[in-house]
Amino acid sequence: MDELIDNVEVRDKILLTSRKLFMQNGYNGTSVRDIATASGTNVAMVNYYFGSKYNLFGQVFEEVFDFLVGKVFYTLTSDLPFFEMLEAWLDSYYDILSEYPQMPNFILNEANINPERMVKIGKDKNPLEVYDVIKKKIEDEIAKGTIRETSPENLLLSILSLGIFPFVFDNIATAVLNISLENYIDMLRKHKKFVVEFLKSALKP
Amino acid sequence: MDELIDNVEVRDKILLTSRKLFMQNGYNGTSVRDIATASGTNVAMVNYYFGSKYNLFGQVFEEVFDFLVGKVFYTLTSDLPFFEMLEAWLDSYYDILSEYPQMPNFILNEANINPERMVKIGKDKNPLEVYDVIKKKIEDEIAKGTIRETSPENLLLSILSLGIFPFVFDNIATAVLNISLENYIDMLRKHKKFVVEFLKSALKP
DNA sequence: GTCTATAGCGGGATAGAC
DNA sequence: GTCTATCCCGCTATAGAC
Repeated sequence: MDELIDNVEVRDKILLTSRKLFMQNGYNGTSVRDIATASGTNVAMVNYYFGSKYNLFGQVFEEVFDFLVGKVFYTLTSDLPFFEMLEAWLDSYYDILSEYPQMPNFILNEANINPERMVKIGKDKNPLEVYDVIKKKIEDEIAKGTIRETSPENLLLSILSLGIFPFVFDNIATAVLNISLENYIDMLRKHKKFVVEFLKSALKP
Repeated sequence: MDELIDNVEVRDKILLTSRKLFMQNGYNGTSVRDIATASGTNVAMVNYYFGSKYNLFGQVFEEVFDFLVGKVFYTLTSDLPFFEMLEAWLDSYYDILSEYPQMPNFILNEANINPERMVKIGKDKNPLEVYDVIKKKIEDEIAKGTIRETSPENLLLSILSLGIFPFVFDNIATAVLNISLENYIDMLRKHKKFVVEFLKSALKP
């Protein structure tokens, strides 16, 4: 997702820089001036290419959202056996989020401040499709007897909780435990394995 | 946590109103003018009582944080058997967060934008104490054989994930599922029971 | 396409009258 | 303690020269 920031088109420079800043400081915490300075351009360029700050943000947000959902969808539609698929799923969170730890917080928070945008994405992109694929996978496993009888909705929400929350929690965890982000991300490597085992023993028929 | 907003002292009016607005729109998304108008006072009053917007926010944030941590700590130090304690713990999240669904997002996001404040709270309040109490509880249960051998750290993070994430996720879930917040909160009542059972079967020795 | 200059508004904070 | 008026700064957006 990151490319070198030198010698790329101005438009791309602005896009990359603003993504970084928006993820760090949110929409309201990032000014067009910040973006212009950090990208080595100027405010006029930002508006020339993107029309407005709001527009630019929308583009950044959708890209980030699609990236996250797309990666997970790719894993889900693989033909791996259930628990391997589950591990690959959690792996993909780990891969993305250890590189961009602020991504979930960014998405979650902007969904909070601007729910309309979220609703709009929900209608345009129809992540329900993803939802249905997962639900079906879980129902199939129950039918096959691989995992015990459970509500697919609740299980799905639990998997998302276990997979994503540790990354949303990074700032508080590092502050409370007084460790570096790097150490925390390392911790999460082990935690991921724990979660897989945890799910396995909870789902044993 | 909410009192009637009429006939209370001006100071309290401002405090209550700003808490609501800060939780809704974050620090940068809330102006002192917004707070003044919504509380039926004026900007001069806000600065008279709190010195600055930054100060006011600090007070609001600490109150909210203490409220959340305090409730959970109260449950933890009760003498309930482990799984009942666990259920009470999750109950208290449900109680608080169904009334203030934006609270976790508020805390998480401000921890993201202003990590220094989080570090400061970490040093002042020492939530490590809470952490140690929980850790000890878990270790005791393992020693007693009530639950199987597990890493307390990983288990704790999993409990937090399962308990808090569903609330952080509310905006996205309601948008994707196209349901109201009320319906979603209702869903979470059932989900909470699911989580308790889930934990029980995952932790069976 | 690029940049400088500036319009025009809304922000936080305060002076000073009451 | 309270309120109005105002300062001054930073914001988004654009006009207009090149």
